[in-house]
Amino acid sequence: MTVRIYDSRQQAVVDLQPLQPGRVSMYVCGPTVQSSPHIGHVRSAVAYDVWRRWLEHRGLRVAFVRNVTDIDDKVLVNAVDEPWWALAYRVELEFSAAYRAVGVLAPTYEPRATASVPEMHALIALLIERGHAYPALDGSADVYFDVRSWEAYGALTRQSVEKMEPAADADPRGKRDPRDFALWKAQKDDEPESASWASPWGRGRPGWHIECSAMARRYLGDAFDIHGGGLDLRFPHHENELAQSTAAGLGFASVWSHNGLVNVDGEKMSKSLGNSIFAADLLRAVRPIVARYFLVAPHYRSTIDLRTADGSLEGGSLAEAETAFGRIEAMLDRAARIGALPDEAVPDAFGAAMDDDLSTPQAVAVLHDTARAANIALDAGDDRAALERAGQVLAMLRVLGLDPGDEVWHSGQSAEAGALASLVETLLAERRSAREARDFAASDRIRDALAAAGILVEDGKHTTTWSIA
RNA sequence: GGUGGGGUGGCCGAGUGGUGAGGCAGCGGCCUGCAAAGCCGUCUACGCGGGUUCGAAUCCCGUCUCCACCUCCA
Repeated sequence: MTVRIYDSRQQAVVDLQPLQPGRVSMYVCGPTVQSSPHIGHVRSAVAYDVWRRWLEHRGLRVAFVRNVTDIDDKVLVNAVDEPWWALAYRVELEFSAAYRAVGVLAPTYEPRATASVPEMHALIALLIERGHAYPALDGSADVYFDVRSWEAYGALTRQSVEKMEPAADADPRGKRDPRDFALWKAQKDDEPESASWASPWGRGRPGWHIECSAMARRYLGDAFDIHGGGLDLRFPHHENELAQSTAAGLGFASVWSHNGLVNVDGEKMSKSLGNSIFAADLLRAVRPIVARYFLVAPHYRSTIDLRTADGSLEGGSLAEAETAFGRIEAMLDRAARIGALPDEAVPDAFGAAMDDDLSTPQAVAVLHDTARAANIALDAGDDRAALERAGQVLAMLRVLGLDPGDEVWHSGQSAEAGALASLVETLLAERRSAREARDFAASDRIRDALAAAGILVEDGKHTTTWSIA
Protein backbone atom coordinates (compact mmCIF):
# COMPACT_ATOMS: atom_id res chain seq x y z
CA MET A 1 0.00 0.00 0.00
CA THR A 2 1.11 3.49 -0.75
CA VAL A 3 0.11 6.59 1.07
CA ARG A 4 -1.13 9.22 -1.33
CA ILE A 5 -1.16 12.94 -0.60
CA TYR A 6 -2.35 16.03 -2.41
CA ASP A 7 0.47 18.28 -3.55
CA SER A 8 -0.63 21.88 -3.93
CA ARG A 9 2.18 22.63 -6.34
CA GLN A 10 1.29 19.85 -8.76
CA GLN A 11 -2.42 20.22 -8.01
CA ALA A 12 -2.70 16.47 -7.85
CA VAL A 13 -2.77 13.59 -5.44
CA VAL A 14 0.64 11.91 -5.62
CA ASP A 15 2.28 8.85 -4.12
CA LEU A 16 4.26 9.79 -1.06
CA GLN A 17 7.83 8.83 -1.90
CA PRO A 18 10.02 9.59 1.09
CA LEU A 19 13.55 10.80 0.37
CA GLN A 20 14.79 8.21 2.85
CA PRO A 21 12.96 4.89 2.81
CA GLY A 22 10.95 4.36 5.96
CA ARG A 23 11.28 7.93 7.14
CA VAL A 24 9.18 11.00 6.54
CA SER A 25 10.23 14.56 7.33
CA MET A 26 7.45 17.08 7.83
CA TYR A 27 7.64 20.79 8.42
CA VAL A 28 4.38 22.42 9.44
CA CYS A 29 3.99 26.15 9.79
CA GLY A 30 3.08 26.89 13.36
CA PRO A 31 1.75 30.17 14.65
CA THR A 32 3.14 33.64 14.80
CA VAL A 33 2.60 34.10 18.51
CA GLN A 34 0.97 37.49 18.44
CA SER A 35 -2.50 36.73 19.84
CA SER A 36 -4.56 33.88 21.27
CA PRO A 37 -5.15 30.72 19.26
CA HIS A 38 -8.45 30.44 17.40
CA ILE A 39 -10.23 27.41 16.05
CA GLY A 40 -8.43 27.69 12.71
CA HIS A 41 -5.06 27.24 14.38
CA VAL A 42 -6.40 24.23 16.23
CA ARG A 43 -7.83 22.75 13.04
CA SER A 44 -4.49 23.02 11.26
CA ALA A 45 -2.62 21.42 14.14
CA VAL A 46 -5.13 18.57 14.35
CA ALA A 47 -5.01 17.97 10.61
CA TYR A 48 -1.26 17.45 10.57
CA ASP A 49 -1.38 15.56 13.84
CA VAL A 50 -3.65 13.04 12.13
CA TRP A 51 -1.32 12.92 9.13
CA ARG A 52 1.56 12.21 11.41
CA ARG A 53 -0.27 9.51 13.35
CA TRP A 54 -1.37 7.83 10.14
CA LEU A 55 2.12 7.82 8.64
CA GLU A 56 3.45 6.35 11.86
CA HIS A 57 0.66 3.78 11.84
CA ARG A 58 1.88 2.77 8.40
CA GLY A 59 5.29 2.11 9.91
CA LEU A 60 7.04 5.27 8.82
CA ARG A 61 9.27 7.12 11.22
CA VAL A 62 8.17 10.73 11.16
CA ALA A 63 10.34 13.71 11.98
CA PHE A 64 7.72 16.35 12.69
CA VAL A 65 8.84 19.94 13.08
CA ARG A 66 6.38 22.72 13.82
CA ASN A 67 7.84 26.14 14.36
CA VAL A 68 6.95 29.09 16.53
CA THR A 69 7.50 32.46 14.90
CA ASP A 70 8.17 34.60 17.93
CA ILE A 71 9.43 37.78 16.30
CA ASP A 72 7.35 39.67 13.79
CA ASP A 73 5.76 43.07 13.15
CA LYS A 74 2.55 42.05 14.88
CA VAL A 75 4.31 40.71 17.94
CA LEU A 76 5.97 44.10 18.41
CA VAL A 77 2.75 46.01 17.76
CA ASN A 78 0.68 43.91 20.14
CA ALA A 79 3.15 44.13 23.01
CA VAL A 80 1.86 47.38 24.45
CA ASP A 81 2.42 47.04 28.18
CA GLU A 82 4.91 44.21 28.30
CA PRO A 83 8.13 43.26 26.53
CA TRP A 84 7.54 41.71 23.09
CA TRP A 85 9.23 38.49 24.20
CA ALA A 86 6.91 38.20 27.20
CA LEU A 87 3.89 38.50 24.91
CA ALA A 88 5.35 35.96 22.49
CA TYR A 89 6.01 33.44 25.22
CA ARG A 90 2.67 33.95 26.94
CA VAL A 91 0.85 33.35 23.65
CA GLU A 92 3.08 30.39 22.84
CA LEU A 93 1.99 28.78 26.10
CA GLU A 94 -1.64 29.36 25.17
CA PHE A 95 -1.07 27.59 21.89
CA SER A 96 0.64 24.68 23.59
CA ALA A 97 -2.24 24.33 26.02
CA ALA A 98 -4.83 24.43 23.23
CA TYR A 99 -2.96 21.84 21.19
CA ARG A 100 -2.57 19.55 24.17
CA ALA A 101 -6.24 19.93 25.08
CA VAL A 102 -7.37 18.45 21.77
CA GLY A 103 -4.82 15.66 21.86
CA VAL A 104 -2.25 17.01 19.43
CA LEU A 105 1.00 15.18 20.06
CA ALA A 106 4.07 17.24 20.83
CA PRO A 107 6.18 17.70 17.70
CA THR A 108 9.53 16.01 17.36
CA TYR A 109 10.88 19.50 17.78
CA GLU A 110 9.36 22.95 18.05
CA PRO A 111 11.95 25.57 17.13
CA ARG A 112 11.53 29.29 17.78
CA ALA A 113 12.50 31.74 15.08
CA THR A 114 14.63 33.82 17.45
CA ALA A 115 16.86 30.81 18.08
CA SER A 116 17.81 30.46 14.41
CA VAL A 117 18.92 33.95 13.45
CA PRO A 118 22.46 32.84 12.43
CA GLU A 119 20.92 30.22 10.13
CA MET A 120 18.80 32.93 8.53
CA HIS A 121 21.90 35.06 8.01
CA ALA A 122 23.62 32.17 6.26
CA LEU A 123 20.67 31.72 3.93
CA ILE A 124 20.43 35.43 3.16
CA ALA A 125 24.17 35.61 2.47
CA LEU A 126 23.85 32.67 0.12
CA LEU A 127 21.01 34.38 -1.73
CA ILE A 128 23.00 37.58 -2.12
CA GLU A 129 26.00 35.58 -3.34
CA ARG A 130 23.86 33.82 -5.92
CA GLY A 131 22.36 37.07 -7.15
CA HIS A 132 18.84 36.60 -5.82
CA ALA A 133 18.91 39.10 -2.97
CA TYR A 134 20.33 42.54 -2.39
CA PRO A 135 20.76 45.07 0.42
CA ALA A 136 18.27 47.92 0.20
CA LEU A 137 19.06 50.59 -2.35
CA ASP A 138 18.33 53.32 0.18
CA GLY A 139 21.21 52.36 2.44
CA SER A 140 19.07 50.95 5.26
CA ALA A 141 19.86 47.52 6.65
CA ASP A 142 16.92 46.00 4.79
CA VAL A 143 17.68 43.07 2.53
CA TYR A 144 15.25 42.07 -0.18
CA PHE A 145 14.64 38.99 -2.25
CA ASP A 146 14.93 39.89 -5.92
CA VAL A 147 11.75 38.52 -7.41
CA ARG A 148 12.77 39.34 -10.98
CA SER A 149 15.95 37.34 -10.66
CA TRP A 150 14.10 34.11 -10.01
CA GLU A 151 12.02 33.13 -12.96
CA ALA A 152 10.21 30.37 -11.12
CA TYR A 153 8.75 32.94 -8.73
CA GLY A 154 5.00 32.35 -8.52
CA ALA A 155 5.25 28.63 -9.28
CA LEU A 156 3.41 27.49 -6.19
CA THR A 157 0.31 29.60 -6.78
CA ARG A 158 0.68 29.85 -10.56
CA GLN A 159 0.81 33.59 -10.67
CA SER A 160 2.85 35.78 -12.92
CA VAL A 161 4.87 38.55 -11.33
CA GLU A 162 3.38 41.14 -13.66
CA LYS A 163 -0.10 40.58 -12.32
CA MET A 164 0.81 40.66 -8.66
CA GLU A 165 0.16 43.55 -6.41
CA PRO A 166 3.18 45.19 -4.78
CA ALA A 167 4.43 43.96 -1.43
CA ALA A 168 3.64 46.28 1.44
CA ASP A 169 6.09 44.99 4.01
CA ALA A 170 8.67 47.75 3.70
CA ASP A 171 9.34 51.07 2.14
CA PRO A 172 9.27 50.45 -1.62
CA ARG A 173 11.91 53.11 -2.23
CA GLY A 174 14.64 50.70 -1.25
CA LYS A 175 13.45 47.99 -3.65
CA ARG A 176 14.31 47.14 -7.20
CA ASP A 177 10.79 45.91 -7.74
CA PRO A 178 7.74 46.66 -5.61
CA ARG A 179 7.03 42.93 -5.37
CA ASP A 180 10.39 42.16 -3.74
CA PHE A 181 9.92 41.02 -0.18
CA ALA A 182 12.08 41.59 2.89
CA LEU A 183 14.48 38.91 4.08
CA TRP A 184 15.95 41.17 6.75
CA LYS A 185 14.34 44.24 8.23
CA ALA A 186 16.39 47.14 9.53
CA GLN A 187 15.81 48.12 13.12
CA LYS A 188 13.48 51.11 13.36
CA ASP A 189 13.89 53.96 15.83
CA ASP A 190 10.74 53.15 17.74
CA GLU A 191 11.53 49.45 18.13
CA PRO A 192 13.21 48.03 21.23
CA GLU A 193 16.87 47.13 21.12
CA SER A 194 15.98 43.60 22.24
CA ALA A 195 14.07 43.08 19.01
CA SER A 196 17.10 43.47 16.80
CA TRP A 197 20.19 41.42 16.04
CA ALA A 198 23.52 42.33 14.56
CA SER A 199 23.94 41.23 10.96
CA PRO A 200 26.37 41.78 8.08
CA TRP A 201 23.87 44.34 6.74
CA GLY A 202 23.22 46.17 9.98
CA ARG A 203 21.05 45.68 13.03
CA GLY A 204 17.63 44.35 12.33
CA ARG A 205 15.27 41.42 12.57
CA PRO A 206 14.03 38.65 10.31
CA GLY A 207 11.51 39.31 7.62
CA TRP A 208 8.50 37.04 7.65
CA HIS A 209 9.16 33.84 5.59
CA ILE A 210 12.92 33.51 6.02
CA GLU A 211 12.57 31.91 9.46
CA CYS A 212 10.73 28.91 8.05
CA SER A 213 13.25 28.34 5.28
CA ALA A 214 16.06 28.54 7.81
CA MET A 215 14.47 26.28 10.41
CA ALA A 216 13.30 23.66 7.94
CA ARG A 217 16.83 23.48 6.59
CA ARG A 218 18.40 23.37 10.03
CA TYR A 219 16.24 20.59 11.41
CA LEU A 220 15.17 18.59 8.37
CA GLY A 221 17.92 19.26 5.88
CA ASP A 222 18.22 20.94 2.49
CA ALA A 223 15.46 18.70 1.16
CA PHE A 224 12.58 17.14 3.05
CA ASP A 225 9.30 15.42 2.33
CA ILE A 226 6.25 17.43 3.30
CA HIS A 227 5.64 21.08 4.01
CA GLY A 228 2.26 21.81 5.54
CA GLY A 229 0.25 24.76 6.69
CA GLY A 230 -3.02 26.61 6.33
CA LEU A 231 -4.41 27.40 2.90
CA ASP A 232 -4.09 31.09 3.65
CA LEU A 233 -0.33 30.69 3.85
CA ARG A 234 0.09 29.62 0.23
CA PHE A 235 0.67 33.19 -0.76
CA PRO A 236 2.75 35.01 0.08
CA HIS A 237 4.30 32.93 2.85
CA HIS A 238 4.85 29.59 1.15
CA GLU A 239 5.46 31.08 -2.27
CA ASN A 240 8.24 33.14 -0.76
CA GLU A 241 9.67 30.26 1.24
CA LEU A 242 9.78 28.18 -1.91
CA ALA A 243 11.42 30.96 -3.87
CA GLN A 244 14.12 31.79 -1.34
CA SER A 245 14.99 28.20 -0.53
CA THR A 246 15.16 26.97 -4.09
CA ALA A 247 16.95 30.12 -5.25
CA ALA A 248 19.52 29.35 -2.55
CA GLY A 249 20.04 26.00 -4.22
CA LEU A 250 18.11 23.85 -1.76
CA GLY A 251 15.79 21.06 -2.78
CA PHE A 252 13.32 22.05 -0.07
CA ALA A 253 9.89 20.37 0.17
CA SER A 254 8.84 17.53 -2.13
CA VAL A 255 5.16 17.98 -1.34
CA TRP A 256 3.29 21.13 -0.39
CA SER A 257 0.20 20.43 1.67
CA HIS A 258 -2.48 22.88 2.78
CA ASN A 259 -5.33 22.43 5.17
CA GLY A 260 -8.69 24.14 4.61
CA LEU A 261 -9.91 27.03 6.71
CA VAL A 262 -12.70 27.32 9.25
CA ASN A 263 -15.73 29.53 8.64
CA VAL A 264 -18.37 30.45 11.16
CA ASP A 265 -21.96 30.36 9.90
CA GLY A 266 -20.67 30.61 6.36
CA GLU A 267 -18.46 33.59 6.98
CA LYS A 268 -14.74 33.85 7.28
CA MET A 269 -13.59 34.55 10.81
CA SER A 270 -12.25 38.03 11.16
CA LYS A 271 -11.65 40.60 13.81
CA SER A 272 -13.76 43.17 12.01
CA LEU A 273 -16.78 40.85 11.95
CA GLY A 274 -16.14 39.97 15.56
CA ASN A 275 -16.94 36.32 14.86
CA SER A 276 -13.67 34.70 15.76
CA ILE A 277 -14.00 31.48 17.71
CA PHE A 278 -11.00 31.14 19.96
CA ALA A 279 -9.67 27.83 21.15
CA ALA A 280 -10.88 28.70 24.63
CA ASP A 281 -14.43 29.32 23.31
CA LEU A 282 -14.43 25.98 21.54
CA LEU A 283 -13.20 24.09 24.57
CA ARG A 284 -15.78 25.76 26.75
CA ALA A 285 -18.59 24.77 24.38
CA VAL A 286 -17.85 21.07 23.93
CA ARG A 287 -15.75 18.35 25.43
CA PRO A 288 -12.24 18.49 23.94
CA ILE A 289 -12.55 15.01 22.45
CA VAL A 290 -15.72 16.09 20.66
CA ALA A 291 -14.00 19.23 19.42
CA ARG A 292 -11.36 16.98 17.92
CA TYR A 293 -13.97 14.69 16.38
CA PHE A 294 -15.65 17.73 14.86
CA LEU A 295 -12.35 18.81 13.33
CA VAL A 296 -11.31 15.34 12.16
CA ALA A 297 -14.56 14.18 10.52
CA PRO A 298 -14.50 16.53 7.48
CA HIS A 299 -11.70 16.21 4.95
CA TYR A 300 -8.61 18.18 5.97
CA ARG A 301 -8.55 20.16 2.73
CA SER A 302 -12.15 21.28 2.78
CA THR A 303 -13.52 24.32 4.52
CA ILE A 304 -15.20 23.53 7.81
CA ASP A 305 -18.26 25.59 8.44
CA LEU A 306 -18.95 25.80 12.14
CA ARG A 307 -22.67 26.43 12.44
CA THR A 308 -23.90 28.00 15.63
CA ALA A 309 -27.45 27.97 16.97
CA ASP A 310 -28.25 31.67 16.73
CA GLY A 311 -24.76 32.48 17.85
CA SER A 312 -24.55 29.81 20.51
CA LEU A 313 -21.71 27.36 20.11
CA GLU A 314 -23.45 24.81 22.28
CA GLY A 315 -25.99 24.17 19.54
CA GLY A 316 -25.43 23.74 15.83
CA SER A 317 -22.69 21.59 14.42
CA LEU A 318 -20.88 21.05 17.70
CA ALA A 319 -24.03 19.59 19.23
CA GLU A 320 -24.36 17.27 16.24
CA ALA A 321 -20.78 16.19 16.72
CA GLU A 322 -21.47 15.47 20.37
CA THR A 323 -24.41 13.24 19.45
CA ALA A 324 -22.53 11.45 16.70
CA PHE A 325 -19.41 10.82 18.73
CA GLY A 326 -21.49 9.94 21.77
CA ARG A 327 -22.86 6.97 19.82
CA ILE A 328 -19.38 5.61 19.45
CA GLU A 329 -18.54 6.12 23.09
CA ALA A 330 -21.79 4.53 24.22
CA MET A 331 -21.05 1.45 22.14
CA LEU A 332 -17.56 1.18 23.62
CA ASP A 333 -19.05 1.42 27.11
CA ARG A 334 -21.54 -1.34 26.34
CA ALA A 335 -18.84 -3.56 24.91
CA ALA A 336 -16.41 -2.92 27.74
CA ARG A 337 -18.96 -4.29 30.20
CA ILE A 338 -18.76 -7.76 28.69
CA GLY A 339 -14.98 -7.91 28.56
CA ALA A 340 -11.69 -6.31 27.74
CA LEU A 341 -11.51 -5.01 24.18
CA PRO A 342 -9.02 -7.01 22.13
CA ASP A 343 -6.27 -5.38 20.10
CA GLU A 344 -7.50 -5.40 16.54
CA ALA A 345 -6.20 -4.06 13.26
CA VAL A 346 -8.08 -1.23 11.61
CA PRO A 347 -10.48 -2.47 8.90
CA ASP A 348 -9.09 -2.48 5.38
CA ALA A 349 -11.66 0.03 4.19
CA PHE A 350 -10.48 2.41 6.89
CA GLY A 351 -6.86 2.01 5.86
CA ALA A 352 -7.69 2.46 2.20
CA ALA A 353 -9.53 5.68 2.97
CA MET A 354 -6.70 7.04 5.09
CA ASP A 355 -4.11 6.09 2.49
CA ASP A 356 -6.07 8.06 -0.08
CA ASP A 357 -5.02 11.56 0.91
CA LEU A 358 -6.27 11.11 4.44
CA SER A 359 -9.92 10.70 3.49
CA THR A 360 -11.23 10.95 7.02
CA PRO A 361 -14.89 11.38 5.97
CA GLN A 362 -14.83 7.89 4.52
CA ALA A 363 -12.73 6.60 7.38
CA VAL A 364 -15.24 7.99 9.86
CA ALA A 365 -18.02 6.32 7.88
CA VAL A 366 -16.21 3.00 8.41
CA LEU A 367 -15.95 3.88 12.08
CA HIS A 368 -19.71 4.31 12.33
CA ASP A 369 -20.42 1.21 10.26
CA THR A 370 -18.22 -0.86 12.52
CA ALA A 371 -19.80 0.63 15.64
CA ARG A 372 -23.20 -0.33 14.28
CA ALA A 373 -21.99 -3.86 13.63
CA ALA A 374 -20.79 -3.99 17.21
CA ASN A 375 -24.17 -2.82 18.48
CA ILE A 376 -25.93 -5.47 16.43
CA ALA A 377 -23.68 -8.13 17.89
CA LEU A 378 -24.28 -6.77 21.37
CA ASP A 379 -28.04 -6.85 20.84
CA ALA A 380 -27.75 -10.42 19.59
CA GLY A 381 -25.66 -11.46 22.57
CA ASP A 382 -22.76 -12.43 20.32
CA ASP A 383 -20.05 -11.31 22.72
CA ARG A 384 -17.15 -12.55 20.66
CA ALA A 385 -18.17 -10.64 17.56
CA ALA A 386 -19.10 -7.61 19.61
CA LEU A 387 -15.70 -7.43 21.26
CA GLU A 388 -13.92 -7.89 17.97
CA ARG A 389 -15.87 -5.06 16.35
CA ALA A 390 -15.44 -2.83 19.36
CA GLY A 391 -11.72 -3.55 19.25
CA GLN A 392 -11.63 -2.43 15.65
CA VAL A 393 -13.43 0.75 16.55
CA LEU A 394 -10.91 1.41 19.27
CA ALA A 395 -8.04 0.83 16.86
CA MET A 396 -9.50 3.38 14.46
CA LEU A 397 -10.10 5.88 17.23
CA ARG A 398 -6.51 5.55 18.37
CA VAL A 399 -5.18 6.37 14.93
CA LEU A 400 -7.42 9.42 14.79
CA GLY A 401 -6.34 10.51 18.26
CA LEU A 402 -9.88 9.97 19.57
CA ASP A 403 -9.47 7.15 22.08
CA PRO A 404 -11.82 8.12 24.92
CA GLY A 405 -9.63 6.15 27.32
CA ASP A 406 -6.54 8.18 26.52
CA GLU A 407 -5.30 9.99 29.57
CA VAL A 408 -5.17 13.32 27.75
CA TRP A 409 -8.95 13.54 28.08
CA HIS A 410 -8.95 12.80 31.79
CA SER A 411 -6.25 15.03 33.16
CA GLY A 412 -8.77 17.27 34.89
CA GLN A 413 -10.54 14.48 36.77
CA SER A 414 -10.48 14.50 40.51
CA ALA A 415 -11.76 12.69 43.56
CA GLU A 416 -15.20 14.19 42.93
CA ALA A 417 -15.74 11.88 39.99
CA GLY A 418 -15.19 8.84 42.17
CA ALA A 419 -17.45 10.18 44.89
CA LEU A 420 -20.22 10.84 42.37
CA ALA A 421 -19.92 7.37 40.89
CA SER A 422 -20.24 5.83 44.32
CA LEU A 423 -23.42 7.78 45.08
CA VAL A 424 -25.00 7.01 41.75
CA GLU A 425 -24.24 3.31 42.02
CA THR A 426 -25.88 3.22 45.45
CA LEU A 427 -29.04 4.82 44.05
CA LEU A 428 -29.06 2.48 41.09
CA ALA A 429 -28.82 -0.49 43.41
CA GLU A 430 -31.90 0.75 45.26
CA ARG A 431 -33.70 1.25 41.97
CA ARG A 432 -32.81 -2.26 40.89
CA SER A 433 -34.44 -3.65 44.03
CA ALA A 434 -37.53 -1.57 43.41
CA ARG A 435 -37.78 -2.81 39.84
CA GLU A 436 -37.37 -6.41 40.91
CA ALA A 437 -40.25 -5.81 43.31
CA ARG A 438 -42.13 -4.26 40.38
CA ASP A 439 -42.44 -1.06 42.37
CA PHE A 440 -42.11 1.15 39.31
CA ALA A 441 -43.23 4.27 41.12
CA ALA A 442 -40.21 4.04 43.40
CA SER A 443 -38.00 3.06 40.50
CA ASP A 444 -39.03 6.05 38.44
CA ARG A 445 -38.65 8.37 41.42
CA ILE A 446 -34.97 7.49 41.60
CA ARG A 447 -34.50 7.84 37.86
CA ASP A 448 -36.26 11.22 37.92
CA ALA A 449 -34.14 12.41 40.80
CA LEU A 450 -30.99 11.49 38.94
CA ALA A 451 -32.34 13.11 35.77
CA ALA A 452 -32.96 16.30 37.71
CA ALA A 453 -29.28 16.23 38.64
CA GLY A 454 -28.38 15.90 34.97
CA ILE A 455 -27.69 12.18 35.11
CA LEU A 456 -29.20 9.98 32.42
CA VAL A 457 -30.12 6.41 33.42
CA GLU A 458 -30.42 3.78 30.74
CA ASP A 459 -31.56 0.18 31.19
CA GLY A 460 -29.90 -2.40 29.04
CA LYS A 461 -30.80 -6.05 28.76
CA HIS A 462 -28.73 -7.07 31.76
CA THR A 463 -27.18 -3.90 33.08
CA THR A 464 -28.10 -0.32 33.80
CA THR A 465 -25.76 2.45 32.77
CA TRP A 466 -25.61 6.10 33.61
CA SER A 467 -23.99 9.13 32.15
CA ILE A 468 -23.91 12.83 32.73
CA ALA A 469 -26.16 14.35 30.09
C1' G B 1 -7.92 41.85 -13.99
C1' G B 2 -5.11 37.20 -12.24
C1' U B 3 -4.99 32.29 -9.49
C1' G B 4 -7.63 28.52 -7.12
C1' G B 5 -12.03 25.91 -4.66
C1' G B 6 -17.29 25.06 -4.53
C1' G B 7 -22.92 24.51 -5.81
C1' U B 8 -25.39 16.92 -3.63
C1' G B 9 -31.81 14.87 -0.10
C1' G B 10 -34.93 19.06 5.74
C1' C B 11 -29.56 20.12 7.41
C1' C B 12 -24.21 18.70 7.45
C1' G B 13 -21.02 16.02 4.41
C1' A B 14 -18.41 11.94 1.04
C1' G B 15 -18.48 10.30 -3.83
C1' U B 16 -14.75 11.26 -11.06
C1' G B 17 -18.99 6.41 -15.59
C1' G B 18 -22.89 1.30 -13.64
C1' U B 19 -26.61 -2.66 -7.15
C1' G B 20 -27.62 5.99 -4.44
C1' A B 21 -21.05 6.69 2.03
C1' G B 22 -21.66 8.40 6.83
C1' G B 23 -23.75 11.80 10.38
C1' C B 24 -27.76 15.16 12.41
C1' A B 25 -33.07 16.00 12.48
C1' G B 26 -38.23 13.86 11.37
C1' C B 27 -41.62 9.77 10.80
C1' G B 28 -43.01 4.36 11.35
C1' G B 29 -41.66 -0.34 13.52
C1' C B 30 -38.99 -4.00 16.84
C1' C B 31 -37.34 -4.11 21.85
C1' U B 32 -38.84 -2.05 26.93
C1' G B 33 -43.05 -2.09 33.09
C1' C B 34 -42.66 3.01 30.90
C1' A B 35 -38.51 5.30 28.94
C1' A B 36 -33.68 5.84 27.02
C1' A B 37 -30.27 3.47 24.10
C1' G B 38 -29.77 0.04 20.19
C1' C B 39 -31.49 -2.09 15.64
C1' C B 40 -34.70 -2.10 11.10
C1' G B 41 -37.41 0.74 7.60
C1' U B 42 -38.65 5.49 5.56
C1' C B 43 -38.20 10.65 3.56
C1' U B 44 -34.82 8.34 -2.69
C1' A B 45 -30.62 14.31 -3.90
C1' C B 46 -26.89 16.01 -7.20
C1' G B 47 -27.28 24.89 -9.66
C1' C B 48 -29.24 25.50 -14.97
C1' G B 49 -29.11 24.25 -20.48
C1' G B 50 -27.07 21.25 -24.11
C1' G B 51 -23.76 17.11 -25.63
C1' U B 52 -20.88 12.22 -25.43
C1' U B 53 -22.36 7.17 -23.72
C1' C B 54 -26.01 1.16 -23.46
C1' G B 55 -25.50 4.04 -18.85
C1' A B 56 -23.37 10.75 -16.11
C1' A B 57 -23.59 13.61 -9.57
C1' U B 58 -19.14 11.83 -12.05
C1' C B 59 -16.69 13.22 -18.91
C1' C B 60 -17.27 17.59 -22.71
C1' C B 61 -19.37 22.58 -24.11
C1' G B 62 -22.04 26.68 -22.52
C1' U B 63 -24.27 29.34 -18.51
C1' C B 64 -25.70 31.18 -13.60
C1' U B 65 -23.96 31.61 -8.76
C1' C B 66 -21.04 31.44 -4.07
C1' C B 67 -16.29 31.55 -1.73
C1' A B 68 -10.99 32.09 -0.99
C1' C B 69 -6.22 34.21 -2.26
C1' C B 70 -3.39 38.18 -5.20
C1' U B 71 2.38 40.56 0.24
C1' C B 72 -1.31 40.67 8.25
C1' C B 73 -3.51 35.46 8.28
C1' A B 74 -3.81 28.33 10.59
